[in-house]
Order: sequence, then C-alpha cells, then structure tokens
Amino acid sequence: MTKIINVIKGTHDILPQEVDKWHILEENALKIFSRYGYKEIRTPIFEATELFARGVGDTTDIVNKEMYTFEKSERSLTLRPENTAGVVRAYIENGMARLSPPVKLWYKGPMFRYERPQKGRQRQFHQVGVEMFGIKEPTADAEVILMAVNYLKSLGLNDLDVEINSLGCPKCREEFKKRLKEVLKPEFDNLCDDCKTRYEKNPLRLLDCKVESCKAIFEKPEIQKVIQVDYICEECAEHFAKLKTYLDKLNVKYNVNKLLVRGLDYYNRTVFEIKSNNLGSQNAVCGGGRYDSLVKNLGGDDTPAVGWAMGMERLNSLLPDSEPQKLNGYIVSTSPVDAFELAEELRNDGFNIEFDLSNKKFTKQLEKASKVADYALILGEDEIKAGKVSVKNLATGEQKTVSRQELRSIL
RNA sequence: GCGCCUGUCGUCAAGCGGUUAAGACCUCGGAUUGUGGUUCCGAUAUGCAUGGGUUCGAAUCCCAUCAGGCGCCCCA
Repeated sequence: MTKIINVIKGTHDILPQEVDKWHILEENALKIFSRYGYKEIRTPIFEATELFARGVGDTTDIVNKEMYTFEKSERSLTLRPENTAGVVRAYIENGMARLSPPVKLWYKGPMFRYERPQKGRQRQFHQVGVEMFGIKEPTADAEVILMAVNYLKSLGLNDLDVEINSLGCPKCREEFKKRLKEVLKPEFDNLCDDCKTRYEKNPLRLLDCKVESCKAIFEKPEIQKVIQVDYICEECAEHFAKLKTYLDKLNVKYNVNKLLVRGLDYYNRTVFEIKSNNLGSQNAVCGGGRYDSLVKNLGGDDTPAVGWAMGMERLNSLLPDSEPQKLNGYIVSTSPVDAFELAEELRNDGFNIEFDLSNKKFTKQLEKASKVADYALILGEDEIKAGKVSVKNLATGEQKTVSRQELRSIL
C-alpha cells in the first residue's frame, strides 16, 4: 500500500462531529460583537516578516523563535503568529484613521506558532479577537473587557477569573524598571538564566517567572515593597482607577494582579487575562490590553487602541459536547427517481433530506433512516400511485400516510 | 530547546518471551422480497509505528528512528 501522509505535528483536523461547537463559537462572536458595533475584518494569513518584528516586538519569544518564516521572490514572509499587527496594518493601509472613532473591528482565524505542542497549545491554532482604535479613555478598556466577559457568558462560560493590571505608560514604566533593577541587583546571581536575560532586556517580565527560586526572591519584603508601590504616574493611575470603577459598576468581577505583565511588547497601561481552572497548564482563554503606540510604530498616526484575543481551541475544550444534528427526513424508496424528486422538493423548502443512493433493500433503508433522521418518508409503489407519502416518526413509531403538502407541516 | 510517558484493526483496547493476536464499538452482509432502532448469525489485523539486534522462539526484551501525549519555557 502507498504510504499515507499524516497531518503536520501540532496541527489537526476539525472533524464533522466537532464542527458544531466551532459554529457556536463563531456565531456567538458575530452576534455579541455586533451588539457593540464591531465589524468583522479578514486579513491575510501571511504578511511581511517585518510587520511582526516591528509590531509584536523583536525581543519576544514569538518573534525570536516561534515564527513560520519563508522566502518568496526575495521577500521574507511570515505566517501570522497573532493578528493584532495585521489588523493594525490594515487599519493604517486602508485609511481607517479617517473614519470617525472609535473604529471597532473583530476577527477570527488560524494563527501559527512553532512551539512544542501540548494540551491547549498547537502550532496551528485559532483565535477570535477584537481591536478598538481611537479612544484613549478607560471606557474603551472597560467596554472591551465587558464584551469579552459577555461573549464567554453567551457560551455558557461563567466561572472564569478576570485579572487586570496596569503597566503604566512608557514614561513611568521606565521609572519602575529602574527601581526594580536596583532592588534586584543584590539577587542577580540567584536568578535563573532566563531572568538574567530579562533583567537586561525586559525587566517587567521578571515578575512573570515561574521558577520557584525566582518566585521566592520576589516574595522578599524589600522587593514586594517596590512591586506593591504604584510607580505609575498620576494620569496612568487615574486611568486604571476609572477602569476599575466602570468594571465595578458593571458587575464585572476581577482581581488586580500586579504580576500580570504579558509577553508582547506593545502593551501599555491596561493589560488583562481571563483564565479557567479546567484547562491544564495552558489556562488563559483570553489575553489583551491597551497598545497606544503600536499604530504609530507601524507608520500610522498616533492612535490609541485596545484589544484582546481568545484561543478558540481552548474555548472549544470548555464547551460541552453537542449532540449531532439529525436530518429532518430520510426517504425510504425503491424508486430512485421518485426519491430524488421528493428530496429536491423538500430541500428547496429548507428541509434536510437524504435517501439511499445505492438502492438497498427496504429494511436496510429503514434501519439507516432510524439512525440519521427524525422521520422516515416512505415512498413505495402504493404511495407513488396515490401521490402521497407515508411518514413515520422514528422516535415514537407512529406512522400515517399524508399528501405532500401535509408532509411539510409535520417535518 | 529540555524532561517524562506512550505507539496492537476505522475507534477503544486484552496480551507482560512460546506455537491460529481476546473482546467491545463502528462498518458491511444475512436471519427479514414494504416496516427500523432490540435480538441472533457471519465478515473484517498473515500482523502489533518503522528499521536493526538478543533468542530455538519477539507484539512482548534491547537500541535507533519516526509519530503522539503531558510538563517546563512561552502564550490564546
């Protein structure tokens, strides 16, 4: 036998028996986001590599070691590892800055990251996300978080933890980094290797370290003092305070997590995550925040923005399995031509209808009907002559012979 | 990139060095020439991820390769 070709590591097929759940995710996204005035945008799956290097940040793991990059016609192209950079590119390129703010966009689609696959993490995965441009006030942050929570609620996901934090603006963040480095200096040699690198490149990420010895260091009182004190400036503090007020008034439950930093470089001020306890170690279903400098960094006008993304596979695994959808009717007939005609008639009226294409025996057809449909539509010689159909309710066994017109009201 | 675990039919599996590789589900056929979902009978792995090795003998032990899972890291 010829060797079969397998799916690529870290990718997988979404099979018919699970696709219903995907439809639920997608339909609810359209429904909920539309209520808030968001429009869907679809951007290409690959972009210029430079977009991600400049957009996501070239010190991030995503850009450093996880991108699928390839050359074509002497251009370096990359399969998108996330979609914020692409949406921002589209926003700039299509002159959406000329639209009356806020500009509200949402998207869904596959993303690609070259990582070791594990539970809740694949190399091709899907995200649904939103981006809002043009509003610097914390109302935007609040709306976006509220919408995330309501989207999750619409999926029946209520018991999730919302964590928020403020990173401050570039100005006050520098101050915080400076203080953090000062207080950690005596401990530098005790940090893990990754943290030693972070210490130089991106000190905020130190707080995210999962290594026990590092966590212990950060628990020390003199270091906690620096972490707990708000180094963010007055304006940033006010922004964050207002956001919390809005969330309180809107009954969005959240925790402030000072250690929440996030791995993408473009965030400032508000960052947030939504986590589930039922996902294993990859427990974040949603991550996002404010990125006021990204549009400008990518060549657009100075435009404030805020957004988030959710991992659809992770959402999917939190959804209960759905019952497979049955056909409205399965035609049992020994006359393919008549079966065809009846099937087409009913299909045109919006019913889901199948019949046996291989002309099997009557009992086999009925057996098949009982497995895949709610009703068996029996179309034998007698019925054909009389211009009628015998309808059998396969759940109750009830059967009656009716005209084709009556048939529609039964199905 | 590192660590641990696992590969037997389409699926879930039993098998733990001895000669025809259990079983269940699914699928297909029959009992059953117009009445199913229950039941009964039958069919379906010359092969145990692949390649080597040990042995009189290997799905079972060893090595390598490949694939998958989980964890670290990072993230959705």
